[in-house]
Formats: sequence, C-alpha cells, structure tokens
Amino acid sequence: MSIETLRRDPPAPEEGDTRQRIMDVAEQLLLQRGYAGFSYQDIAEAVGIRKASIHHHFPAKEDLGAAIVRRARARLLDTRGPVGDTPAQIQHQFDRYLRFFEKIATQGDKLCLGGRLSADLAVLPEAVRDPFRDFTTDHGGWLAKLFEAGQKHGVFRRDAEPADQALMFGAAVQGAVQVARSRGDAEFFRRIARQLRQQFLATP
Amino acid sequence: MSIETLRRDPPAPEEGDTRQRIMDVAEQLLLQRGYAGFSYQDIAEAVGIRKASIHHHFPAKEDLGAAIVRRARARLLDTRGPVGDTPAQIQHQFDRYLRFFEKIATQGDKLCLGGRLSADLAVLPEAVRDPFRDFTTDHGGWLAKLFEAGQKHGVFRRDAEPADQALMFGAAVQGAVQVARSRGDAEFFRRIARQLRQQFLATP
DNA sequence: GTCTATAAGATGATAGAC
DNA sequence: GTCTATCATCTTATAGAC
Repeated sequence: MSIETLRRDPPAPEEGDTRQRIMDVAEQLLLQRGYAGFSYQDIAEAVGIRKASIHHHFPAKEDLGAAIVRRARARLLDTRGPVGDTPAQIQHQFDRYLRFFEKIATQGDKLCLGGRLSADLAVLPEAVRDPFRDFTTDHGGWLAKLFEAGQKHGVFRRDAEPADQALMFGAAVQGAVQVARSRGDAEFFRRIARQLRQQFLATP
Repeated sequence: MSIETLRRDPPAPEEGDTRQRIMDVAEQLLLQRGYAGFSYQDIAEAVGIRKASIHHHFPAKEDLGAAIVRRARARLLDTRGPVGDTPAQIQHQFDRYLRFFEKIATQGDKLCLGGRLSADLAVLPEAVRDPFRDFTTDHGGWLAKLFEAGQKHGVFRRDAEPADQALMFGAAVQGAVQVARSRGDAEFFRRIARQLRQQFLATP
C-alpha cells in the first residue's frame, strides 16, 4: 500500500458501498434460490458491475457466503436484542418474532436464513457452515431465554419446560413458513400464528 | 441406498431396471442436495453408466425430476392408505406418520420430499412444480382427513377445528425435522414428538 | 476498484456408432 | 440401450491493463 493511499482522508462516502451492495443482492438471491442456486453472474447483473469485480471483494463464493451469514448473525443479535424483564416487553418480543416470520411467509418467495441454510446444509462449504452453526446457536439461545423469562413473568403457560416450549415454538414457526410457502397460501401462516398464541400465551 | 433396492431379487439387470435405478439414485441425491445440487454426472457414477444413457431414459432433467415426484406421490397414496375408521387404526396411522419423520430427522442427511422441494421451489422448473403441487395437496388432504376422523372417534382433542389441527401438526412436524437437522440433534425430534402427542392426542 | 480476457472445469443436452 | 464424442453454455476463479 502506497504512502499516498495511507495518507488520504476518507474521500468519497462510497467507501465499502459496493461490498455492501454485493452482500445485499447476494443475500436476497441466497434466500430465494439457495446457495447452489445463485452465481456471481447473477449478482454482477443486479449490482451493475462485472463478475471479476466481485472476486475483488470476495475472492471465493464461500467468502461471500460466510460474510452474509456473519452479518445476519450480528443483525440477529442487534434487532432481537436482550430478552426483556417485564411482561409487556416479553409479550412485545414474542409478537415481533411472529410478525417477522409472518412477513417472510406471506410476502415474496424468500425463506428465512435459518430455514434456507438448513435446507442447503449438504451443499454448504465448511466455511459457510461454521458461522451458520453460530447463527442457529444464537437464535435457539435467544428463544430459550425468551420462554424462560416469559414463564417467570406469567406471559407463557407453565405446562412444559421453557426449553421444550422454545424448541417446539421455533420448530412450529419454521414449519409454518415452509408449509405456507409450499401451499402458496398467505393466510395459512396467520392461522398457525393464532393457534400458537392460544397454545403458548397464558392470556392469548 | 434404500432397503428395497438392496433387497431386490433379480441379480441380473433387466429391462426397465436401469430406469428405476436412475430414479432411486436421483431421488436420494435430490433429497440430500436439492434440485440444483445434483447432476447427471453424479447419477451416472452412482449407477455405473454414462451420462448420455440417462438422457435416453429421461431426455431432460425436469423429466427425471417430474418422474421422481410423481412416483413419490403414488407411494404416498399407497403407503399412507385411506384413513381408518376405528380409534386404533387412526392412532396407529398417527404414530406411523410421526415415526416416518422421526426416521428422516434422526438418521442421515436427507429431507423429506415436501420439505426439500418446498425449499427448492424457486429453482424448480414448472414441469416439476406441477406434480409437486399435487403431492402437497394429497399430503395435506390426508392429514386433514386423519384429524377429522380422529376427532370424531375421540383420538384427538376437540379444542380446535380438525383442519386447523392438521395444518398445525403438519407444520410442526415439518419444522421439527428442519430444526433437528440444522442442530444436528437426533434427540430433538423425539422431544418435539412427545410434545405433539401431549398436545394433540386426547389420551397421550 | 473495476475492467477485459481467459482459463479450467462442470452442466444439461444431442448425434450417431454399435 | 449404452456407448463415445461433441456441443454450447455456465460455473468459479485468475491475470493483468487501466
């Protein structure tokens, strides 16, 4: 790296912009078509650059895949946030969780990252599988905490272990997204969501 | 490779045999890696023939895909059978259903056809998507009938509409398979299955 | 950082000999 | 029915000019 480069002040606000745009486009394609179903050519056309330019930012496809998963994990921690300690907060986080998946199930043809990569596991390079494991661990851990706090504060029913409830709830939501998509039935998820509220909330 | 294939009586190859072997191998690859994740070359190596020979039986990949889905649908109707009209029969079919998915969730790295193709929907040619819709319709219809008969005969709880119960149960099972796989946790599905029995059976 | 050009291999698919 | 040989195209990836 030259002296000039090092001395230069942050010139344009475009710094890192292309990298982000590549990741944004690639993430949408990944969620839509799966890891084996999108190519650098697809990204290049959507972003408006050439294939080779993508390789400058992400030498191999697995670098891109891993970066997308790591970013999604950071976003998960960030937007889900720490589990609340009041009934209102917990109830709100529960509702928010359901709304997030309702959006995925009812609009567009994209899966959530967990569902997508779990289906792609067999074609995923180790470099992508590793951060995905972290992602699922975080996701599962957050849900477990939510149900533990929720039972303690009387938000959820106490008819099962919180950990079991969390697993059951997470799997039901995951399955509902999948079934809603395969049926092409936007209303389906809402019916399931209604059932899930009745099943898990102490006062639905 | 499936038990049926290994048990095959005729030791010598016969006509129509290659076609079946291609479909068997391709189905396993499809369930494992998805529609975009397996190639004619993969099949050729596993079957012990050349790529071009596969094209003789299935001119295009979508022909092969459609044939696999249609066969799976026929198998579904055949093995699931008409819904019973006694509590014992219904209970048995319910258990059998859960055991089928427990096998998928706990052994091997394959998805069920419904989960797999639902995830692959965006990369599926119309020629494969069409028979898959029939498959899901049949599958959903069977489950709905099971819960309707089950409620009538006191096998299932009557705390929700049979149709809703069926949707909820099917989605939960689907999600459980997916989550169990992504966690690499063979015990997970059994925990969910236990919860599902408590939730749906009148006398768990 | 982006480009052109290209490599090296895989993919689905076809033609035609045997 | 299976083979060899071949096709056009797509894939990830690299080299080097600007």
